[in-house]
Amino acid sequence: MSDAESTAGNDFVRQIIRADLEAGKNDGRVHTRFPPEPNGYLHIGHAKAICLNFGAARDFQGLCNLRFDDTNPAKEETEYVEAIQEDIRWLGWDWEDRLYFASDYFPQLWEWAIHLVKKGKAYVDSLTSEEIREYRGSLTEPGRESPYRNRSVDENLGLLEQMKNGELEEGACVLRAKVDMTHANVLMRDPAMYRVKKETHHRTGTTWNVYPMYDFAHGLSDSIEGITHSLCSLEFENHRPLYDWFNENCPIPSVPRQYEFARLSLEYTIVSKRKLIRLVDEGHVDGWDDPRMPTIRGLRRRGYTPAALRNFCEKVGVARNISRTEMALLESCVREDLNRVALRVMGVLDPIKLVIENWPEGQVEELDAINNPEDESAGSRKIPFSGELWIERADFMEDPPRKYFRLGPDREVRLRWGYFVTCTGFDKDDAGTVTCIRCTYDPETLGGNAPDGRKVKGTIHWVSVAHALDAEVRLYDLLFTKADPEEGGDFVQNLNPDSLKAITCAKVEPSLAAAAADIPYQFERTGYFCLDSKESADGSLVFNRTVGLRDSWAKAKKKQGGQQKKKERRPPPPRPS
RNA sequence: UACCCCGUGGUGUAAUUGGCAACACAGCUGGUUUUGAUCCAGCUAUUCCUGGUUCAAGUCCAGGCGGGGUAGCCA
Repeated sequence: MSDAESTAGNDFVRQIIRADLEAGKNDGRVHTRFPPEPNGYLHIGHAKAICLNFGAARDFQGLCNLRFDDTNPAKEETEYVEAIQEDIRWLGWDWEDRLYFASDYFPQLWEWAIHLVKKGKAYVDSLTSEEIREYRGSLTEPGRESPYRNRSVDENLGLLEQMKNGELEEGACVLRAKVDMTHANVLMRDPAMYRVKKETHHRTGTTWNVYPMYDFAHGLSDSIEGITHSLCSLEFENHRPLYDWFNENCPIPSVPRQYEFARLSLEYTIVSKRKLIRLVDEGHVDGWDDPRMPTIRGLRRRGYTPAALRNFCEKVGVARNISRTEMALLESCVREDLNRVALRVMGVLDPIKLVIENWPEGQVEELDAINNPEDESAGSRKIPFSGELWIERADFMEDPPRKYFRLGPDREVRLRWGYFVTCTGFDKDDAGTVTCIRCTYDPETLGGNAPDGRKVKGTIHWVSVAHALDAEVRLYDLLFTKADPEEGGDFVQNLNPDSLKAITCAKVEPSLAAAAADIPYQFERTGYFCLDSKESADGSLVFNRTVGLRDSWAKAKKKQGGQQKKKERRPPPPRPS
């Protein structure tokens, strides 16, 4: 991509970084971090954050850390820690040796908590959680100070020690920052810093009975790591004053700054961990890696490539506007990458037999086929051709409409890489369904050109019946029927019942016996596919359609159909009698 | 009803910070093509509204209107 032409790379975050660099801030350092909580799998919204953090660091010769924000042992698991790392690496990013955990900083954080208590900036509150809520006031009314707000430093320290040692029960008390109970920003009304939780932590085990809250831990963790630009989504905007407050009131090694950007929102899907969990738990999808899921693993299994996802993240941009991106952009990104790299093969999804009546009995020819017209180095392969072929049912019409370029009675088309064939007839069953198409071929047209220079309008794909491999092909549609799945209340009600269509009788060319999950294919004229990593076993092929090819014929047909309907609806013109 | 944030083509982002509204996607036309793919060319905007400052406003100011966030011992 030519940087000069692109609007990417000049988002507001990078503009801030550029300005900071010019002003000589942070000794010229740029250091970001991606801070996932290990309580679920990563989705495409995370991909945007990952590409922003790692990408901005890369653009300015900076560094980006991976830090697990594991401050809540009740929700977090090691399984996710592994999966998240795998997904980020697959996406193509590298944190080198800078893998951190907020839990690594528990001792330091505790020290700073004590520091704040000693400075009279924090206190142990013994109000219940309900009382705290009442005392907090409302959005329009100021809060009231807790009766425990002015406990002595020594009393606070003693209580703190008891909290830490597990001598106090969960909910009995909480450590709060002493900020301002009348602050217009509710988050500043003495926010909780530590709560008692007698929970086993995935890394620190039972060492701690108290765990820090996000607001207290996050900015200080950023400081410990020397983060310069702490990027997060817009919902943390109101937290920024608190972020700064903790950093201003603790003896920290460096001063990070928080900047918020709008999280990714995509039409016809949901990008929220909580909601994705529901889809999995309630069995609406196959799991976190269901190819319909907008998770990194789902997209990967579907056949999306890291390059496509990175490109998408670049193209959606980074801003503070709340927006919803069209699926078409994601699809165009994956088509762009797959067009470059996918191996072309032939596969027939809805097979109908084509018999070449003048083909020499029993003869099989090996035809040359180019593997990728976009990449000469991909070479070519041989495909077996014979007198009985499978072709696509949609490539034949008994009574073709105008501008239909494919097969019909007496029509001639090219068989890809093969010969011209002319339809001489067809068979039907009792139900009127076409069961077989009869043709003759022109032996002079091997390779697809006629020596007499005559042209055909259409080229269709095929697979030799005797050599075809059986395959299951899974076609995916949008997971939801509404651009905004929340429309009308519960998103589950807007699930698309037709989001998965499995075709079990597809026929594919024999070279696909060597298919592997990480090789992208283009089934010519139908779409991009990849072998399903989970469902395919030896001798059984299951392909996922990553995305269809653009199809201007389908579009034209649809348009024509619309016009047809309009015409039908129009009342007939009055006849002169 | 308190505080904060955001309004630029159908969609998403730009506009060198006050100087001819650009790029991508989508859509529509047409061309090339042994994939109706790819590729190529062309077309598609009173910058939410009203007023103000200025030679000049998407950009600055004032007032509206609209959308969003915030009252977890979640992150």
